[in-house]
Amino acid sequence: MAKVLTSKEENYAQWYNDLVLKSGLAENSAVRGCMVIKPYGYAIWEKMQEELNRMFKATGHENAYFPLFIPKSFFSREAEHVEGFAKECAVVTHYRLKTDEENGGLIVDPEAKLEEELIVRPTSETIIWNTYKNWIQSYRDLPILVNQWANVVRWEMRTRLFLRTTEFLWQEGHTAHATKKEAEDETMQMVNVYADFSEKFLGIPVLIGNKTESEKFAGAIETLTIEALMQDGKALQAGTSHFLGQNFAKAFDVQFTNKEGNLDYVWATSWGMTTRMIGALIMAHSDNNGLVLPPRIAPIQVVIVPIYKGGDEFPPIAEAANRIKAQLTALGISVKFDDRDTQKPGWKFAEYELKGVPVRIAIGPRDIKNGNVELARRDTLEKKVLPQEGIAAYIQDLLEEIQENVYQKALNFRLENTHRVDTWEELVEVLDKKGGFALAHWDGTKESEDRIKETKATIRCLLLNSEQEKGKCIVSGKPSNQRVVIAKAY
RNA sequence: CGGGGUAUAGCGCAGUCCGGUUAGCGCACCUGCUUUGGGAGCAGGGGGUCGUAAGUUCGAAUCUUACUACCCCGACCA
Repeated sequence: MAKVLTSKEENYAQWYNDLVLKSGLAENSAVRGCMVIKPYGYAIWEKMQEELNRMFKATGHENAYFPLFIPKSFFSREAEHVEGFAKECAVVTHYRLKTDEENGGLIVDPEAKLEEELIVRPTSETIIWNTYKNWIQSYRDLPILVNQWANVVRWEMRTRLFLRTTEFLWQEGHTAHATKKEAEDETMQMVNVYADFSEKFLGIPVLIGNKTESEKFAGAIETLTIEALMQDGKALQAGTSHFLGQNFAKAFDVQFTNKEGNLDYVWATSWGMTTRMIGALIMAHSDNNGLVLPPRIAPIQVVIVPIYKGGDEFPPIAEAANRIKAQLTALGISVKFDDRDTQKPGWKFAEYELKGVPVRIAIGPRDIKNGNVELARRDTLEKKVLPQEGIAAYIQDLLEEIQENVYQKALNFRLENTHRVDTWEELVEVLDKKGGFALAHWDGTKESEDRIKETKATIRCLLLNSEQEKGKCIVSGKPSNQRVVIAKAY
């Protein structure tokens, strides 16, 4: 078989890029740092949206939509927020083009300069809090539990398909609460929603924890994160949930009258998850044959490939295929019967492996004669010949088994690549040779954190619910009560 | 913004050092026949302002100059 993909072991970055392009998920666009998400990639995003919406609604949230443009003045209201985003903003300065009289072509009409520049949103806290000001007067108006599906733009220096593109798609939740406790609970609830989504739906195990002061969101009091481990040993921040305190309420003067009749500022949270998760999905599970999609996220769960020579062999195969397809569809399983005669079976096998379809059924004359099908599973690449009788129920169970197996495999990988380190030398060795998560004591100071950053690794998070353990900071030797997670990251 | 590199068919590249027929190869595409249980074989075919502009020359993909675009490394980051 012709080699289609770069080997993962040979060059991980190249393998990843190849995989995204050749599996038909996305491609680079003509616009710097942006990507085109192709139908197959978008179908995966839609599955994610569907599941996240279900989870958001189950926790009382509603969807809404706010403008793409943010007046510059809104943006500068929260000091840390500006600081964090100012360097990567796309700015609209004019609203009209005109014909260039001298050289032809189009130029920006200098007459059409905006009074106040508009920022293309890199995140929506400011425009949303400016709006919430009008929505909130009393504790009876609270809480506001709103989520938005949108695109945002961050003018990053360097980009990578799905992991960091100039424009990306995401959801951002923005909630307003009457009490600090309620907002803190919300922050915690949503990071747990993300962890559940990632583990149960995408099959990607995650660590949940707090970001350090220097790594948290610009404008947040506290940032909770889920951190996943990729197959090359690097960490990926997969979702964040921020407790914003009263920072944005104060910046946008959002006060309400509480039950006691006193004026108080509103408490806020925000939380987001992006198309980066498609990158996470790829880097967590795929192999050298292509994507391996957990069944719950797979746009196509089962593909049926017919094998036949002459035209006479096809009808009975099609009849069996359509019967099995109907049985599977009745069980809520998404099936594609690929009856194109423009591609050969071997080509189709390779193609659907590349696309990560969890289960493949092949039906040929041999199977028709014996009442069988050939069943292949993507995660283990095992093939079995099974009777057509009862195949739908068998596949239903198999999909569950694949979902669990894909998750277990990723979990085992993370366990094997999580190392407790007690000295600086051990940390450096783990980061250089093994990769993965290093668990180490840290004294909590910025100085020690900066020293760790010199290794190109960062403190990914301070684990929630981690056991208290006395130890010494690997940098300073000062006492510490808890290990933190250190890793190189995307 | 700093350092390095590239630009030739839809994609990936050779040719450039040392100028000289009609610019070539692989993949992809089209046609025909044979094939079809792991990305088929053979035969034929289509597709190029060689990044842009100027210069040197009898002659430029090749030499010179300027420009433009893109890629990689660093700072930034979901």
